[in-house]
Amino acid sequence: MRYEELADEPCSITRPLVIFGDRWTLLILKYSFAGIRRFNAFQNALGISRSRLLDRLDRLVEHDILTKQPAAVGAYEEYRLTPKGHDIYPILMAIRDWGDTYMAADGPPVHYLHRECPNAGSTGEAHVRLECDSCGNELTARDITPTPGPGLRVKH
Amino acid sequence: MRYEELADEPCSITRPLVIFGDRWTLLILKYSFAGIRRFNAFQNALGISRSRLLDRLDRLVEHDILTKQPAAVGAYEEYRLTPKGHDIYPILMAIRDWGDTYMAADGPPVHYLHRECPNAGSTGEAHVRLECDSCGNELTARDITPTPGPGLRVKH
DNA sequence: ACGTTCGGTCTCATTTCGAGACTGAACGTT
DNA sequence: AACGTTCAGTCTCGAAATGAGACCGAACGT
Repeated sequence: MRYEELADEPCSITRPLVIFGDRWTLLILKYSFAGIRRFNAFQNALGISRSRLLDRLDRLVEHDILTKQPAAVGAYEEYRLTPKGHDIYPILMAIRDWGDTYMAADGPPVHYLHRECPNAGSTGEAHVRLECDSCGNELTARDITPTPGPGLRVKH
Repeated sequence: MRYEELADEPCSITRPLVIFGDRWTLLILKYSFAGIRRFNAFQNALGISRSRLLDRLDRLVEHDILTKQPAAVGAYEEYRLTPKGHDIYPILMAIRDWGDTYMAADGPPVHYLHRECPNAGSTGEAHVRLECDSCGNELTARDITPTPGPGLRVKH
């Protein structure tokens, strides 16, 4: 099976992965969140080949995760996150939480601080929490029962 | 740059992605969470080629995300999630939240219900929330300031 | 006129991949 | 014992994806 055929799967884990589940795309987005906007800047930061980078940026633009616009000043293009792209941040933070737990023997390389935390001198850090939207308890995989939803019954 | 060289980056987003950031590994783990344990079962569920599947399973076992053991009954092997692997679940749920929001025009294909939710007839659903561990407020990328941590200062 | 920077294109050797046949071990049935 | 089945795992081969880096034209400053 070709990987792209998975795009039709009725699964909200699979479908996003067809867009950004390859080896480079989430890293490109990581740099987008870090403020990188220009083609050459991505290429220098990542070491990805130019044609590969262009493929990936084009795909992200096509899916409205990034926009491509001429810069306000200067003669170059800018790739910037859309609101849809902005909402990918929790995915990166979930990966980071796992990485800090299991792959950071020397401690976290980067702290992600809550800039204007009202508590205790702004020492709060951002973490992802899986919780129930009704009772608010923290959940793990064992607490969850998958159940068919409306998107599963639709024929295409 | 070869992709695997990124494993040395002092970044807790990059390092996990070198393990499971390719086109198949997170999908394999999705089926692990769904209860799939056997080689042929993964292959049938995913349509991945056998040699590719073996590569990916071997890598997950090598990184202690899955274990490989003979089944209690029957003459076959079982690949099962370790606690370390179990903690990947929030990453999949973060992807799913985004997929349900932006790629599920017909509604979510699957509901992930809180099985024993104390509220209102167990209608609670699992969602990922990015929050401050100090004040508890929900955060977005704009609220966060990345700051160097201990893992960045270590020489290798 | 000239050099620089920019995003983008092109070519080519290497690597990765999908498809599917094949292997050998374990087991059940007759 | 002979046979078929199921199992994970291996092998080969053609196709696709990738990395490296040269190359291009447009825009800009001097």
